[in-house]
Amino acid sequence: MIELNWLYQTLSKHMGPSGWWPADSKQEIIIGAILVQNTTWKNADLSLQALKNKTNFKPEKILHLTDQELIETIKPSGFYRNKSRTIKLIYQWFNNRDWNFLLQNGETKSQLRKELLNITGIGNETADVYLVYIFDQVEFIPDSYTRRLFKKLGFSHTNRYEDLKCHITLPQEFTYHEAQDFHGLIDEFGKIYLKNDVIFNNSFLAKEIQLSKS
DNA sequence: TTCCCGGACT
DNA sequence: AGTCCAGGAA
Repeated sequence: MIELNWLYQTLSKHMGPSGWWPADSKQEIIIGAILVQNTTWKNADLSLQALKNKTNFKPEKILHLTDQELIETIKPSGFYRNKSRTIKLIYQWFNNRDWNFLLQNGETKSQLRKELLNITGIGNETADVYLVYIFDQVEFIPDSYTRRLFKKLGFSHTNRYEDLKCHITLPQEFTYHEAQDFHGLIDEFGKIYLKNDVIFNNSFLAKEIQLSKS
């Protein structure tokens, strides 16, 4: 079976640091992670830049937008009714925490995750993205690209998000920087090489796997 | 399972 | 016209 350390090193060797999540601020990541739900990054970025121009992601500006204004601004990325509501909710939630991106007074990582999941519009994947890229925690993010890749690598339980998450733990020695980079590398790999079997079978990763078996 | 939703690509 | 895309809720 493929070792996660080997997978990370191999992806890193061939693609270099992923530089994920690309953003100028954590506020931009918070909003971007909502806007990109079930859409392409291209469309999410249209909404993200429009909202940045209008508010620079400042809490007082975002929270004072009317629902109609917010909806009009983020329209290109779709699901604008749901996403505009979630943006308001998550900004209120971070306001209550004083925009402190740390675990507070003895709260555990899993308590924080549950609290995030209680916010309408924040599901498994977005909660884990926040843990890794906002709160600097070490978490595995088995999104659709990750599950497709792991299926090809011979892992089981790859059909559903929580299913794979239960069966995979990142190596103990992983830092949060590596957890961030690992997820970024997998998604960059997925965009390029998981389009179909032929492309994957000709990828550097498929070749490295063959080499490692011989 | 179905609905939420726009844009790019086929 | 049909499909896909860094999902989530009911």
